[in-house]
Amino acid sequence: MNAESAAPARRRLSRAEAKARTRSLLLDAAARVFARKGFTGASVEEIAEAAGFSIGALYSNFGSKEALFLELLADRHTDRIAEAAQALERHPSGTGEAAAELSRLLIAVADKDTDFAPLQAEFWLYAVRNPEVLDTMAANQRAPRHALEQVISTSLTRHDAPADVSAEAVATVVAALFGGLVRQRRIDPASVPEELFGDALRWLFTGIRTGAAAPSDTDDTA
Amino acid sequence: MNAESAAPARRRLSRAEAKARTRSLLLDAAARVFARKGFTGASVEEIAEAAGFSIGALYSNFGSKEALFLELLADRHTDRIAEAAQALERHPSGTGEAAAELSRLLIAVADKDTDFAPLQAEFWLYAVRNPEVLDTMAANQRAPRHALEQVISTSLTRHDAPADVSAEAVATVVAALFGGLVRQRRIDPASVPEELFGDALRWLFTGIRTGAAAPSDTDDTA
DNA sequence: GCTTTGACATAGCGATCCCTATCTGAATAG
DNA sequence: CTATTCAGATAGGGATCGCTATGTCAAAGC
Repeated sequence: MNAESAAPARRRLSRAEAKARTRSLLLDAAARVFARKGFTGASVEEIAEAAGFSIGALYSNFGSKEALFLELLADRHTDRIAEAAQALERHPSGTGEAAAELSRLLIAVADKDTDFAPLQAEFWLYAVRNPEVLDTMAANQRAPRHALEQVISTSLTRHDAPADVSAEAVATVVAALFGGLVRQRRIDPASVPEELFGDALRWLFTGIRTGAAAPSDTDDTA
Repeated sequence: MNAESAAPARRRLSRAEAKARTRSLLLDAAARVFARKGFTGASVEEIAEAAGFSIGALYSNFGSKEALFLELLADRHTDRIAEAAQALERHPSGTGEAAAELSRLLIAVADKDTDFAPLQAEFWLYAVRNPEVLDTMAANQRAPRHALEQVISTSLTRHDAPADVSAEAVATVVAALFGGLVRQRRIDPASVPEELFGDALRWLFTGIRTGAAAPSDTDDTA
């Protein structure tokens, strides 16, 4: 039984390990508190207490309240769009099953992960009000958006979509629709039923396949 | 030259008129400051000063900072969706001109009225965190959404859309897409070019017209 | 024209905020 | 075992906050 070489199994935590754990717990707590109270509304005392530590522990790990928030914004941007891309890849059929699964994902995000959308809104507001982090936000979107774009790209070519439809544009539309519907469901759940996102995606992709991008020519593919 | 009978032209303001004017100026200033600093981040002193009055004037017109914010949320909800519906009604052609006009509206809202989206986000966050105003928010959406729904409904029937496609669902999708794209353009303008919203609407409506709603049967249409 | 009213200004109170200076005790080094 | 280091706890300072008590002066009532 190997017990000490590779895995840091159950040993008493070393100094560095304990500090890393504290840091991580503080970040988790900060995500919750920032989501529920907002950046300015959340107090560092509340965050530290929610993590089970003192204010001193927080300032021993982060330079300021703003630095803590920016760290969250920079590398805890677990974009649900990436999960959407994965869900799409699991269902290669393209239209039927995939749309239903994405609908389910949207409902789960809106109803279960209640902290996600508010925290995302806080990030967005902070970025709009502090343009120096706009690039950070755009960079965080890049990876998940690229994954979604890839899935959409293969789907478009497989269905002989018109060549002038860019996968990037479609990915932007899908992501914007996702976020917009999640927010709307929090305000009026009845207006965003379970299948709405899937229906919208089906409408969107059949419309693209039919070729409705260029208003000038009226083609009719083979 | 008529000067005094009907229009309250330039006369010295009566007590009630002056108070109403002060109230209105305070609300305008509050909208700007709340949009730029957030609800908790904005101070009543800053709002009063932005309106050209003192703190006392603010508390003489509103019971508290929260009451001022709630008044904004309740009846200054000038939803841009209503303008979208009007734009759609002006262009009865249904697909071509209307989509382009809506694209222009989206760009104008995102780039020119820079306070609109942040204030809307503040309203949404406040409603999510204070469920007692969720109904107020839903009620504010009702009127503009209904207008959009009407326009969409006539468009659907005129184009012989499948009967199982509800105008309400389409209106929700269009509104969510609008809000999502406005936000995305603030983060990365290049990802939301001028025509994207119009393109998406064309895709959406041609997809609906083609009839892609029924989810149950194995697809692969004709 | 005098009195009353009320819109708005001013000053300040209590609470809370972010942050820092200082201390403590356990993990490391020798 | 002793000395050192440092993660984390504690206490408090300086600033700002929302809000109120009080004052002032012009419009409204007689």
